Amino acid sequence: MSGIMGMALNNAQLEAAMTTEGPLLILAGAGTGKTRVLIARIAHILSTGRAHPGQLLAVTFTNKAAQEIKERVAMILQRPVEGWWLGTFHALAARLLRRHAEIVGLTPQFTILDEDDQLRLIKQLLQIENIDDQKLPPRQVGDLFARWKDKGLSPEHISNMSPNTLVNPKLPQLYTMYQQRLKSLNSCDFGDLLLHNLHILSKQPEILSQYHQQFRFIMVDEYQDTNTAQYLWIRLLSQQHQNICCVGDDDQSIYGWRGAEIGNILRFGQDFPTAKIVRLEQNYRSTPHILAAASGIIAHNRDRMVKTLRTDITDGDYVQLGNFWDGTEEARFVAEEIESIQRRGEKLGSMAVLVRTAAQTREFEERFLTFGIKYRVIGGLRFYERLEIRDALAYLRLIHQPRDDLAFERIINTPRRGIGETTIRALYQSARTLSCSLLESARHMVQEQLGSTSARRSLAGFIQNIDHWRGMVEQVRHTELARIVLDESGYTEMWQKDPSPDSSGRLENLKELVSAMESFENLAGFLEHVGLVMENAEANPKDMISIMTLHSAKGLEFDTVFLPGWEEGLFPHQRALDDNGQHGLEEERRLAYVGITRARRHLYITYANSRRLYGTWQNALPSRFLRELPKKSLSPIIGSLMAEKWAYFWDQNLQSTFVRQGDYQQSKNRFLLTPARGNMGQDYSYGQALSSKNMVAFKNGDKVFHQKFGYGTVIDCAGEHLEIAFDKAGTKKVIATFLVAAETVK
DNA sequence: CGCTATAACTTTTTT
DNA sequence: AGTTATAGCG
Repeated sequence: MSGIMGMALNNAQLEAAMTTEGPLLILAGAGTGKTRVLIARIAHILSTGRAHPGQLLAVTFTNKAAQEIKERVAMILQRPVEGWWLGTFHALAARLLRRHAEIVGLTPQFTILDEDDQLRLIKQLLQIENIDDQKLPPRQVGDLFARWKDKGLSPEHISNMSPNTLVNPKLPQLYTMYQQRLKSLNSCDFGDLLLHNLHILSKQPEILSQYHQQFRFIMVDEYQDTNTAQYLWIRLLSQQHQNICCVGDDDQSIYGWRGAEIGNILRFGQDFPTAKIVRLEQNYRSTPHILAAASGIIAHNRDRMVKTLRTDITDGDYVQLGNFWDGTEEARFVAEEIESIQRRGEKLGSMAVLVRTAAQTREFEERFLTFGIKYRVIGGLRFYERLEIRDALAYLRLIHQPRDDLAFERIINTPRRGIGETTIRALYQSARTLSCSLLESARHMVQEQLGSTSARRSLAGFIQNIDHWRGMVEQVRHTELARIVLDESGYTEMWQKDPSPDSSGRLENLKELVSAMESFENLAGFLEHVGLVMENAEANPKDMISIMTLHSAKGLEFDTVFLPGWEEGLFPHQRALDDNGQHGLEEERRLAYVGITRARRHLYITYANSRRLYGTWQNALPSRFLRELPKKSLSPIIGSLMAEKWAYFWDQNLQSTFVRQGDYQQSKNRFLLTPARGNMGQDYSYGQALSSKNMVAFKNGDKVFHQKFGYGTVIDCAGEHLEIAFDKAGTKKVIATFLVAAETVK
């Protein structure tokens, strides 16, 4: 216990950390120190000898979180802690499955397929079944299978399903085929890791009881984002001793689309009737206005366990709103603001731009590049998803696991070996009749002298290489092997000869891949890591601003947070509304809550009037979430170009008068309302004071841009109705609100 | 078999 | 708009 005494926990935190026996639910609001408690609890269990590390099972949401917990526990106990089961559901399930793989018909070397492999497999199945992939998109099929697996449903469960509830009556059959195919490839997809675990634990009582003996204490972080399969897994493992501790916040459940069941956390008390529930409501992260904004938004959700976040912080900035003409201007504002924040001494590393969709990152990247602001995109195109990396991995996979047909198919003609569709089709044909892998069928083809001479010669060379490399697995270090494979296969050479500008980058990445392998003991360990870690592992501690999606920002915090793109259709996202109606909306709202609560001191929320989507311009309305923000915590809006629209949207019955803080100032062709700073509790209202008269000042001869008519020149500007000679649309009278200085448009 | 021109689709979120 | 799948040609 000595270790945790120095941790300065509040009463609720202490109670949570010290409650070790029996089921415990820790309801931890954002920023209430839940990771601290989790770490304290683990340290407490270990230091009091209630268990040794091997008897601990701790599930985290990301691999990074697992790493962090490991380091911090070691820090407190002042010794490294080894041998415990700490990781994501998938990492832990994979570990367990490798031990018992034969029970579900796999070998311990099974491959973990990525999304792309899965999709290719499904496409092949649809082709075999003669199903038009326009009518039944492989993507959709894959999602459906994944959702079934999230629910813990194997093909046997599905075959009883009434076919007319499905998009296509063949889906159960396809699911069966898909699972069979995976087995013959000695492979798993992500969902299988859990699904196979459930099969093993529920069908093999002696194995289950072995784990009951082992895991005396079980902990699950981010419990609000567990799916049914994960829930069942946890329930199986904890049913005997019931020393289960779940930590979560129903208001931060944002993975419903991935099968997460918010009901798991809402139901905890019923699942474990003797459960103790501890609420953490003291927030140590954010200023009062930021908390007020978060609470104001989330209060619009129903079906939640109401928590009230408190803070002892007594001052802080208002939440800053900004409205811009388009996404480009929005990004420029953010970049300028970042520069000014930097000037007052804050580090880039303490700032983040959190977007709804990955596609939004591009605009910020471009802008930051021109401004010379160092940035990092988290979760963008992941390292292991790059073409050259996947190719290289396919070589290693095939060497490690010869039944991996998807790897074979990927590299058999990369680099070009003169093996085309005809040969591959023949290989498939014979693989099916012989019921063997593609590699075996290639061997067969060579031996039996089938197919064209040239194809046969290529195949023979390829097989010989693979065999040769496999023979080296035990002899040379895995990094050395990778170097040899990339060299001897001609893969490196292929990119060296490639004249395209990105080829040098690809060669760099290949080098990086080899050096990334250094930190793993052997090839198997490395491949396991690649299969499981879909995160960007780059932890370079450079001072850069982070750009990432709201989803990947979960669990992080920053001094300054920018939340751009608060427009209807984008946030809340149209797809969420279309697919899931009210539930979708509530999940989007929780996402907004997560975004807001990432901020410690400064929060900017912005939206644009129009945005480019699929190459065409789209007008946007301000997000409904803006209206849900408490006005008392907002400072006057920055850069509004369509203030009347905003006022109308905000509140048609606006009574109170506008209190202005700060002055208008001109800045690079744009008029700004400088943000108000300071005093708490003042009431602000918005609208009237921000009419376009104040915002836009054009004079004759100014170049302007109009969304519909394009570029033009001001020829008369008496009053608000300006006369503009448009370059293409002729001379028209236009209201100033709809114009913007041409220089601000790129 | 491999290259090029055209069509079609994309962008919700990820372990 | 930019990428990526397909058809059709050489």
